Amino acid sequence: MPHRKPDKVAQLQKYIASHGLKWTSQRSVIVNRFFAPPHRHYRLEEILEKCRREDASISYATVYRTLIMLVEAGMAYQRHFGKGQSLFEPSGSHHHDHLICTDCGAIVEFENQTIEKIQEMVVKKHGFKLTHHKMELYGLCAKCQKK
Amino acid sequence: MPHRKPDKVAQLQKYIASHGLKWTSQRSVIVNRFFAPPHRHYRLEEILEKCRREDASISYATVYRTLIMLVEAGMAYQRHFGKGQSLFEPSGSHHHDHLICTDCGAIVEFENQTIEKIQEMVVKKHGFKLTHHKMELYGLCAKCQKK
DNA sequence: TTGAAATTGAAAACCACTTTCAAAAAGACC
DNA sequence: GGTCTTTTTGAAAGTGGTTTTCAATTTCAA
Repeated sequence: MPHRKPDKVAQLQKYIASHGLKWTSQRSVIVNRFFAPPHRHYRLEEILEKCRREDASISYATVYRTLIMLVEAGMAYQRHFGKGQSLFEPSGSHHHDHLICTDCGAIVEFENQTIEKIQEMVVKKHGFKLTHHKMELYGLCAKCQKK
Repeated sequence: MPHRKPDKVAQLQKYIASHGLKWTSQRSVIVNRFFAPPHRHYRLEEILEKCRREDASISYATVYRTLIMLVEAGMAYQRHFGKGQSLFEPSGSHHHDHLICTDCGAIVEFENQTIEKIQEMVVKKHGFKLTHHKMELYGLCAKCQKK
């Protein structure tokens, strides 16, 4: 059984109620899929495919709109990797950055406190107020180096 | 007078010759514009506009193809910012990262040796071989904070 | 000068979204 | 329960930046 899924669903229902929106069966399917472990980065198409296994009539547009709603509710992040590809990930998981294999596309998450601190310094130095950041390291993973 | 422009042009001509490609007047215009100081990030449209002041018949497609060729020759980087927007910048300039204002779009370059070192450690730890990386800090610049 | 091969400009195709719109569903109020 | 207003939905069209196609043009080695 998923751990945090119920909380997330409840949280979203609260958001929906307080914004005059409506809870629908499609949203239920999408949100449950999205927050089901393992927490990961999903392309919209991946989520769509998962959802359609449960309800074949769910459309791309609905998944799209639901994910945007999650982002607006602060319950998901939308990241743009490379050429206009969007990945969505549940928020609330600890902050992390990404290490991406340019050959096989594998994504490894990592976290480094020192980098976070240095970022703060850089931002302060230039008078910015940081809202978010993106750090991606690209290279060949161990497997692909052997090939 | 531009400093490195001549070297760059010569370097590209060598690349072109050794790959069975051809040197054309369009490529000359585009490459000279691209490598003329100040070195910066250019959207394709910006370069196109510059080039057309010199040769009004140059097409988007040609600029596009020439920039891709520069990237393949290792003489330019293509960066994808946000939603599928590409910026090109001459390679060989010192490495730097970007600080981007989410309101006015201003881009500030910065450089930090410590971050570079930590990246190396992270990559090594995960068995990757680093090819390149992207680090972007997003926030409000001083001006936009006041508004 | 010639001719095979690369390049060009214009336009069409692509792709990942994003929006539109008429029909269907939700849910507040009888 | 019904009723009615508002939101949501799926399908399809629209967007915007990029990428490819194709016939005509240009390059450059022979």
